[in-house]
Amino acid sequence: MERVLKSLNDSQREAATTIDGSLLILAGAGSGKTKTITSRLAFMIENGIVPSSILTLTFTNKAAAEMRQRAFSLIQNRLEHYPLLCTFHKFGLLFLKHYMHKLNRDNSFVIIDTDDKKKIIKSFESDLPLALITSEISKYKNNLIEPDEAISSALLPNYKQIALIYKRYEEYLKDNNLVDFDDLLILPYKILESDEELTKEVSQRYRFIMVDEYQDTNDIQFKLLQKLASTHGNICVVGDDDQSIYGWRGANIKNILEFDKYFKDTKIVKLTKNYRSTSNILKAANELIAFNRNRMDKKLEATIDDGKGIEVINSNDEKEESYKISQKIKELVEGGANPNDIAILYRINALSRSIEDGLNKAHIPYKMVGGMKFYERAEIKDIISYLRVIQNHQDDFSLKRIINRPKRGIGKATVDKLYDLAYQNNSSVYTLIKNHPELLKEKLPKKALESLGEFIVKIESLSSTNGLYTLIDDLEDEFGIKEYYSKLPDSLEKVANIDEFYGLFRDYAVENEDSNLESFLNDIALQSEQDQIDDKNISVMSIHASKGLEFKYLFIIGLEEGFFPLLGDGTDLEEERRLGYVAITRAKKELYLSYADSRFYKGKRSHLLKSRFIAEAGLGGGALKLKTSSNYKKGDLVKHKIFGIGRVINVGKVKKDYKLTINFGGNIKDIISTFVEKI
DNA sequence: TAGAAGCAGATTTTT
DNA sequence: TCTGCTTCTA
Repeated sequence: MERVLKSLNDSQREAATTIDGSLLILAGAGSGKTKTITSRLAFMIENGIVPSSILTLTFTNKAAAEMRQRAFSLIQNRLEHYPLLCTFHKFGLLFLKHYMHKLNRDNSFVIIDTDDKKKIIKSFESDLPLALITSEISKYKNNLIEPDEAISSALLPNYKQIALIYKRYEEYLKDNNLVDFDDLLILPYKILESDEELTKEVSQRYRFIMVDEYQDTNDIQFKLLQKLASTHGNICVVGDDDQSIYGWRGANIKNILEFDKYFKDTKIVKLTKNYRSTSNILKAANELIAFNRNRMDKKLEATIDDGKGIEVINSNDEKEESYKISQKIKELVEGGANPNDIAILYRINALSRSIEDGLNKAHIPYKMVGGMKFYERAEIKDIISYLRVIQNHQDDFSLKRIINRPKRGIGKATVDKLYDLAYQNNSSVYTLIKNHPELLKEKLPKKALESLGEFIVKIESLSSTNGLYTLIDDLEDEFGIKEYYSKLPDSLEKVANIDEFYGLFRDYAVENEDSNLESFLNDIALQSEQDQIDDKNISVMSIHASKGLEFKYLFIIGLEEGFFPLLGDGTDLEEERRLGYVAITRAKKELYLSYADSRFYKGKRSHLLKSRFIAEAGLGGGALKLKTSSNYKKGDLVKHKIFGIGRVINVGKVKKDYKLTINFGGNIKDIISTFVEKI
């Protein structure tokens, strides 16, 4: 037992050994979070808890894999059953495979990605902006508002239209037996919500629940957790409210700020010792984040000494910026730094171009993390679409993508007519061509019809192939996808991608001998980008993509008002600041903050001001002054945006502001005075 | 039907 | 500036 816990500090140990009831582990950046939860998992198992009764949920496959590896290396005994450790979405998938019938749907559904979702909605041809429609639909879905309800409650004509599209979209998914990412969480919740017995059963199956990155959970995830924990309340969540950076995607920071309100008698353990960064870096991070009001009171403590000071780099424009940074990187590498320990971060992807130019000019090799994902590439999606159609002939959506790719003489006009006819005959497109070609005879060009017939014959023959392994070769033989791409621009890269995919497919077929095409398709749908194995180069990525990573030498670029913080309607300045905090706390040894006086963006050059975050982090003058609000005294009634109305029970000082201890109906919180209103 | 030219629109994105 | 989509023409 001691072996599992021996390298933990006191609070980590407390967190790892508190097993029953609800536990909130507030794990600051670099505070040994993963170590703590993996130790906790190992501790539970060593203590005789049946592993399969433990459910650990993460957000990424990568985190799940890392945790699994680390937890199991701590456990010496061979296990008979394993704990379930997976992403929220994978859990939803597993659940739906078992219980989809409760919604009168077949469990052979296929998962579509965001891109597919947009394409489907786009095909409904609304003149409203696509981004608005998709985000509103997502909101409806996540708030569990049914299409009919949305339609009847929509007041503005535009919203009525969106609600109607929402209805069509949901019908489309059902008809084609598709589920989107949201559904993987929403449908399980709906099933549990309507079936108390099942909820009990499932809750009893997972008697111990752990959730990683809890600050990023959304409302549905929270509700799902409530259901899962409903019979025992053994739920341990780990997170850091200061690192909540996915609010724009529906993550609700209240989930963590108010965890103790929903789960009774919560024990809170704070991990505040930082083992990652120099104290100079931590100081900047702490000072910056202290400007936020909606946060739990805590402060990271350094365990490493000062280190080098933080360097602020100013340039005239992005060209100079990328030049200066490239030179700095050269110096670092010449001084012995490993390029793998160096990273450049930015707030928006558009800034990557100038920095890439600079690195290329300086002949510094780099790797882009994020960017275009492997499975999102056109050539890969084409192959996936073929596989989907082979798997599910009713999938009109995937069929549309490949019906004329490689080109087989079926133009847009033909496709439109074909889909119309299918709609009129209440049939899927595939079935229509296969079983009722007579209905098409007079409507479609002869050549197209012939071509469609051949297409169907080929798909039919592939559908009857036994065994996964040979399928991919047969597919290439029949349709020549690789060959087609080898004649298009950028063929080298595309063919390489196709080869990689074929390789992945064959590996899967070998490793999962009794598996089938359906499970292959679902597995890859939930796969995020493979981390490139590339240890030699420096990294370039968005701040979002950097979460959970650390680098000895870190450059944050584009620190200008409007770029970072990104300003516009809907900006959440506190979330921007948390992004700044996440970015800074990625750095271990040396941190460079860069801003330019002007930048070329969206077709024009604009003059820019230095980001307020530089000053707020205590680096150079010009900090925006906090408004020192009216004085507070004990007993004042105040109102807080999140916590509501409360009474001041103590007044303390933090720097230039007052720290108020406020009682919000029994819930006692420390709040900075500027962020509450006197009433 | 397929390629060429013209035109709007452009945050972050674990699944 | 660059990309991805629509419109135009052979």
